[in-house]
Amino acid sequence: MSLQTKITPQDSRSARQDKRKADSRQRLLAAARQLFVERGYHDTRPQDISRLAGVGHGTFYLYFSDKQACFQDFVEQAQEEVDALILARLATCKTHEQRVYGVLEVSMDFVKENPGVLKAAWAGHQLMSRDNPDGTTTPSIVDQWAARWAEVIARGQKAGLIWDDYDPRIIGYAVLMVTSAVSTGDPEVWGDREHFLTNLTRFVLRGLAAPGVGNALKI
Amino acid sequence: MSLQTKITPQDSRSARQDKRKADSRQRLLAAARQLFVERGYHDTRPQDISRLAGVGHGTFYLYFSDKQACFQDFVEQAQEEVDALILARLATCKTHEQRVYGVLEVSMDFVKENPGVLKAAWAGHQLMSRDNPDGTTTPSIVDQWAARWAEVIARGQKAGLIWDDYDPRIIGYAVLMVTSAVSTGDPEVWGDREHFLTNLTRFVLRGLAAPGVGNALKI
DNA sequence: TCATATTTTGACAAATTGTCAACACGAAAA
DNA sequence: TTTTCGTGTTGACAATTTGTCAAAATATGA
Repeated sequence: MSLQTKITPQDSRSARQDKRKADSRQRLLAAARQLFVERGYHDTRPQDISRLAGVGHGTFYLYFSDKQACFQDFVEQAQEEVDALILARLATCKTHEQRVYGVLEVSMDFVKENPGVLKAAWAGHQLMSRDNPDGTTTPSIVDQWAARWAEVIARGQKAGLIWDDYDPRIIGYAVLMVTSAVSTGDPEVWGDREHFLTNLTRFVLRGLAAPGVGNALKI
Repeated sequence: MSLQTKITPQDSRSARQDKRKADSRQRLLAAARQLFVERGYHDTRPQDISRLAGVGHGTFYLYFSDKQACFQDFVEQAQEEVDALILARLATCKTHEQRVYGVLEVSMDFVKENPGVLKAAWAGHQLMSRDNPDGTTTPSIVDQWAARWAEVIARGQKAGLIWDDYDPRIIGYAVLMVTSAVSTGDPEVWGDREHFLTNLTRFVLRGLAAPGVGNALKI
């Protein structure tokens, strides 16, 4: 991600090679992403990915232990991309309304810009989840998102803005599910963007808002 | 499903054979279900399914055009099972509260009784969806569920019980997403069943209830 | 230019998936 | 009883997909 202008002679060897190496990986990942989205997991062969990436077939297995690992890396990359966008947006939000609307908006824009990517990533995350060599299962970014919502909710409760009879973990997960509607549904079907986002935001906020608080919705 | 006691000589041939045929299919489907859930889609080979079902390898391909089709049939079967349970339950419900709580409860019981089945079915539905030979894509049962919620919501709006600024289609989908939290999450994690169901029900009802209506929640 | 280290490659091996000619079995006809 | 016929089953085999690795290509520093 950073431009490499001048490098010391000492580093030049590994630096250039690392860049080349990283390049191959990125090209493969980009190709994989395109094909997984276009044709689905099954109709995408490691061969196809390699060819589209412009590298030899064997190179694929230098960067991914197998096809499944490649898919998981694709999912991870897509999720991290959205994650970065969401975090950036959340940093600018003051109210719960802004937070909910912001997350939905960012997700929707991403879906428009990258059709099918989030849908595949979301579905794949569940179907493909795999245990680590050490026996543990990596907590998915989905769980992380749910946990973040849980925190937001817990803070809202302390401030008296959110019903205090909620278990933040559970409701955090519920909010996540609603927001993920944007990712899994077909954007063409939902019609007007503003209409869709407003509806979902209202639903979530009304579900959260403690008595007397909810009337202030200004959407 | 129906007992065959006496059959006319005329029917006897095809009747017995049909039963045998249906048996093979059911055995395969049951085996597939067990293995897909236990090991996941990838680590389940058509061979394994056939062996567990106690039929020859070739028989598998008599009933499923390929492995993917077998998985889709598994998904369909699981969804139809839950669907029947949910419909039966809904028929007994008078209030929205009962409906929401009922659907959640039925789903949760099913998940406890059939660990992993709904999770696999839900994820698979999205990842594996395939176009029909005739070009159309079969509307998934998930869409049907969303549509049912939409109807419920529309009726609630007419009765003045639900916010009338909602688009029923969108909020129907949102409610569906929340209820599907039961299917996708790990039941062990949620802890107390009552606690979990009550939280989700409250969230949904508070999100739906028109002003002045929501205070009557008696959960 | 040479010696060394790193990355790439595609022919090959392994595994999985899918096909089909031969077979098994019950029912009706000869 | 024996033969014929239709249906369902089977596993050896073929096709495809997945994964490996010794050899080759490329880069680096002396």
